[in-house]
Amino acid sequence: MAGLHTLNETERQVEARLGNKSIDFAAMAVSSNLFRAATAVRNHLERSVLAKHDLSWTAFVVLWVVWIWEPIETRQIADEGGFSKATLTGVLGTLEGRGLLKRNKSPDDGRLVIVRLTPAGRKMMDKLFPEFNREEKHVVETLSAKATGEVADHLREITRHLES
Amino acid sequence: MAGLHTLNETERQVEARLGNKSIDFAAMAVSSNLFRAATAVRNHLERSVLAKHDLSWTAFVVLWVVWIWEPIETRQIADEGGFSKATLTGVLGTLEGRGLLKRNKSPDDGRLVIVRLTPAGRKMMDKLFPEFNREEKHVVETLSAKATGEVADHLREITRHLES
DNA sequence: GGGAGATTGTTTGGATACGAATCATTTTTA
DNA sequence: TAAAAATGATTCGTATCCAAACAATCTCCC
Repeated sequence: MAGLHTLNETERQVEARLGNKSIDFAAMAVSSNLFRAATAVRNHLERSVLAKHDLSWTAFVVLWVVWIWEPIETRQIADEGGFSKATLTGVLGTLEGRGLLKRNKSPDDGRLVIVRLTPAGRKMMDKLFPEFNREEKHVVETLSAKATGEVADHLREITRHLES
Repeated sequence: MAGLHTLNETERQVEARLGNKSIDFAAMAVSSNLFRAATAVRNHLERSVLAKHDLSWTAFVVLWVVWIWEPIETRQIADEGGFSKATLTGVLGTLEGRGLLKRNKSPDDGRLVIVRLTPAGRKMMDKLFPEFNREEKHVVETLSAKATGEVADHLREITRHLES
C-alpha cells in the first residue's frame, strides 16, 4: 500500500466524475483515512506482536477483554470487542482448547456463560500486553501528545454517535 | 455495542492488572478507539447504503477506485483499496459477472490487466456515491469542521508513518 | 540472442467472520 | 401454574479474505 495519490488529486478526480453535485470532501477524507489507518495499525500489531504468540487479532481482543474484566459474561465480551456472538463462540473454543481461559455456566442464570482466564492465560497477558502497548506507542509516535488525545476523543465521539 | 465502560474505568482496570509497569494509555486509547470507530462506520455504511445495492464493502471500494481512476491496472486497485491481489481477483470476477466493470489485457504488457467500468457501472456509481457520501457526512456530523479535518490529517499521518 | 530473475494476475487451501435457525433456560403473561 | 414470550449461546451454511504456490510475461545482463 503506497497511497499513490494525494487527497487533492482524489478530490479533483471525484469532482470530475460527479460534475456539480455537492460532495462533502472532509467527511469522505475521514472515512477513507479511517479504514486505511485501521488496516495499517492492525497489520502492524499482528505482525510485530501477535504472530509470534500465534494469536489472531480477534483472539487477542478476547483475551484482553477477559483479562481486564474477568469474570465476565460472553455477551459482554462480544459487546466490548465489537464482534458477533457467533464469532465469539468459535474463538472461545480455540482459546479454551489452548488452556488460556475457561468457560463456566452462571449459577444464577443457566443461560449465561462466565469466562475467566486460567493462570496460563494470565501469565501470557502479563507478558504480552506490555509488548503490545510498546507497539501501540510506536503507532502514534509521530503525533504530538495533543494530537494523540484529540484523535482518540474524536474517534470515540464518532462511535458514540453511530451507536446511539 | 454499547461501550459500557468509560476510558477511565478501563485504564484503572489495566493498572490493576499490570501493577507498576508503565503503560502508554494515550496510545492504547487511539488504537482501541480506532477499531471501534472503523467497525461502527463500516457497519453503518454497509447497512444504510450498500446492502440495498447488494454490494460488499470491498466490492464498493473496488468500484469506487475504478470509477475515480479508470482505466486502472489491477495492482493499483489493490494498492489503493488496501487488500490483497487474491481478494481482488475474486471481487473483480463478481463485479465483471454483474456487468459493472470489464477487464482487458494491457496491449503494452501481457502480464497486466486493465480495468474499466461499463456504462452500467458508471451509472450505478453516479447514483450510489452521493448516497454514500450523504452517510459519510452523517458519520462526522457531531464533530466540528476543525475536528473533522484534524482527524483525517492525523489518521493519514499514522498510515504514512506505518507504511514508510 | 538467450537464459536467470523479477513482476503480475490467478488459483488453491485454509482461516475467519457473520446471519439465520436452533436449543436451552428464564421471565412474563394470563 | 401453565403457556407464551424473551433471552443467550451454539450450530450450520455461506461469504470473505489472505498467504503461498503457480503460470505467464517482461527485463536485464552476458
